[in-house]
Amino acid sequence: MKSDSSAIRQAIRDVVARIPQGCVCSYGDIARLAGYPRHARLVGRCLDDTLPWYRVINHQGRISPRGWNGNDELQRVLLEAEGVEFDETGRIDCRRFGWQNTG
DNA sequence: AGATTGACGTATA
DNA sequence: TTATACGCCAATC
Repeated sequence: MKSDSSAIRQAIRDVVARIPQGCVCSYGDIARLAGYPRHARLVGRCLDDTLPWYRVINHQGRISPRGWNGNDELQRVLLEAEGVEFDETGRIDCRRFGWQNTG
């Protein structure tokens, strides 16, 4: 096993790709599930079009601005298409749509 | 090789 | 809810 940071990105991508449909997950949770806590920021960097990046949100249940303008709106549309609902303030109920939640 | 800055976040006040 | 502090990575000088 290589101790290279590439392994971290690889693990992150693997976790993000495993997020079930209709669910969302925060950067910190993904990093933790990948086995690398505290690497939340690295998760956001590693998101690609090959991954369900739109299922990834911040810990506040909100959509974070990406490098490309318009993604914020696109993310909401994609999530709504999967059954995820947004609050009036644009927040998602982690207890209903959060991944691996206890209810 | 070493130090500094920037970043798609999280936690706390 | 907003603002501040913190920690980790990657790129740059």
